[in-house]
Amino acid sequence: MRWTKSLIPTLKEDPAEADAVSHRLMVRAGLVRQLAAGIYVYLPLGQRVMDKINAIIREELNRIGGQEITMPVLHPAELWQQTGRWAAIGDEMFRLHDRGNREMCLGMTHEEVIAWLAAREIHSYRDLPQTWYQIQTKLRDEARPKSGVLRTREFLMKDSYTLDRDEVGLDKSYQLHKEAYCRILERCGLAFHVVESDPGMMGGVGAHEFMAPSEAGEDEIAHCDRCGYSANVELAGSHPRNPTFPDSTLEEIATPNAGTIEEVCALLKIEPALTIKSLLLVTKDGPLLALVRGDQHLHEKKLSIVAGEFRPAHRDEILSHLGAGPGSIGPVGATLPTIADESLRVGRYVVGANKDGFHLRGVVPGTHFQARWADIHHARSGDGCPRCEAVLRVERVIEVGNIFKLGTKYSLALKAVYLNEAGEERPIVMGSYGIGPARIAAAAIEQHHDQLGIIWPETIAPYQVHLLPVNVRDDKMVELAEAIYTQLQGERVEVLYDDRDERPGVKFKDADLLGLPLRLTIGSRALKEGMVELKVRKTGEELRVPPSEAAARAKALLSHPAK
RNA sequence: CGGGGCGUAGCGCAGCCUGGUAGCGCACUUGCUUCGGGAGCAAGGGGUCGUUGGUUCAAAUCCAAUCGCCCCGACCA
Repeated sequence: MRWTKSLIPTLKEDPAEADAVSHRLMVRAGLVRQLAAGIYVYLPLGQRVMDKINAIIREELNRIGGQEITMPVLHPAELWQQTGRWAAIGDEMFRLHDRGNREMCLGMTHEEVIAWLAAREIHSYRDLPQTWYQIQTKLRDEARPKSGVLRTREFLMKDSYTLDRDEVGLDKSYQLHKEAYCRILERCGLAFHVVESDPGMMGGVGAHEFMAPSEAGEDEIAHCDRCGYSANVELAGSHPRNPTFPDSTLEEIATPNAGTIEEVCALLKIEPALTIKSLLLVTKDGPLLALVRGDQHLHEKKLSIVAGEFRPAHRDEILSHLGAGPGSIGPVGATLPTIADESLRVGRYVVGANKDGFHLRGVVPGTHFQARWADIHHARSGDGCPRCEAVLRVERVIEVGNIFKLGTKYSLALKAVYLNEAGEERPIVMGSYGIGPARIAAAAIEQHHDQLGIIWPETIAPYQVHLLPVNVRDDKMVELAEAIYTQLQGERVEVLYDDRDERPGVKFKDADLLGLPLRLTIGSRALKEGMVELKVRKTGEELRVPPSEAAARAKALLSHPAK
């Protein structure tokens, strides 16, 4: 492609709204433009990247027997009412009415439509298993779109669904998808972890997420390098290192004006790990006391899995339930339901005495108070791995894909059933699998860039070669460039030909910004010796070759030449 | 939905505090020079200062409302 015939609006300066690296570079390199919060236009270069990623996704899904279909974006409300999600999902679903005032919504995902289709078209065990997928626009009225294309209100998603006779079949389909996803992300050049995740409101019996490490990510995972344990922190177990517990016996101590853990520790000259943080919460069943070690943080999601929804108690509620202010409450003598973090099973601690200005020392959980045990603390780097006790690492990640074992939730609701060999009616067992092409693109940029710009993995680069004649007013250079351009195209190498009449500096800066894998420079410097230059964007490696060999050498340097 | 910030030319910004009718850099157009890492000179084009209302002789500037965008948090099927 000739630059002069393309829309590649590069920017010299960072756009003011862009914060994340990938967002800045995608805008500066002319891949995308923002239309409104969380709504983006993909420009030609951005579109090519998406096409590359989608092609890889299609290949890998077809390889495991996936069949591509296209489902509507516009759905009748009844479908979602039948599965209960019409009511369960809140403001995040775009809802509208048609001219006949019928309720409709825009699809956030397509389990309902798949189950509807299956209910009509699948009748016999002979029809199963099936794998159906689409690459389709999804709409979600996100509370807070952010980080460029990482969290948007309208986005492309590859979603696939497996239909099986039973759990055994689902396991097999699930495993195939897991492998396909790994191949997709590897081919796209991403570093990633596969982690256990919370099925959440998808409802289901098992789930994994595919996480690409990046500062721009919204999630955190805990990972063990030794045994490979990997889980979303919402789920991750961890064994915080135990402090050395003092031999103190149970006694009440005055702690005037010391309310926070820090103040109490400063006063008593102890470390926070020797205290218990007591939090009064209010659930739909009433007050609840949650306990974590003083140096740990409560993980609200973990707690809500065992205790349901809750909110922090107000000050007057704390006073009326425990008889003391928030800085002095504790589990000893409290008559409230209590959940204590697993890490508190051993040790002796300082806790609030439920008496303003006093704490208790030498409190032994299980002896001096009773509680229900649960893992409710936030895993941190340095904690012990729950499987092998090696050191866990917590890192920020971008969720690029997820897979769920749905089971029969949707098939039961929408009567997607089949007859087995015995002629008995059985619900179809479903799986659901999503992957976000835009997130893959953004994660690739997050993971592969430098001060100057993007460094595309060859597999998803919008073009492979950046052909750059330094001065297009030099007839000899142009003649050579045109010839090499033709040759490269003949070799089926995707080439962006910067035929603009711009100063060299401008063209070089743009080349670095766009980050195509190979730059082929035609300039007087090398031309004096009858050579042209090839430069590898990733390594900075440079070599000179005769013009006649340029196209062939360029192709050879690309480890993933375009087909 | 809570907290914070910002809306002035295509992009990045100044001007606002202390009202007097808009400016800088880049980009764009034309000409000349220049040509291997974001050129120089000269001449130009482009803005209802987010919107609405109020105060005032006079509002980008002060007041109010409203809309939009960004960041932190909550939420995230």
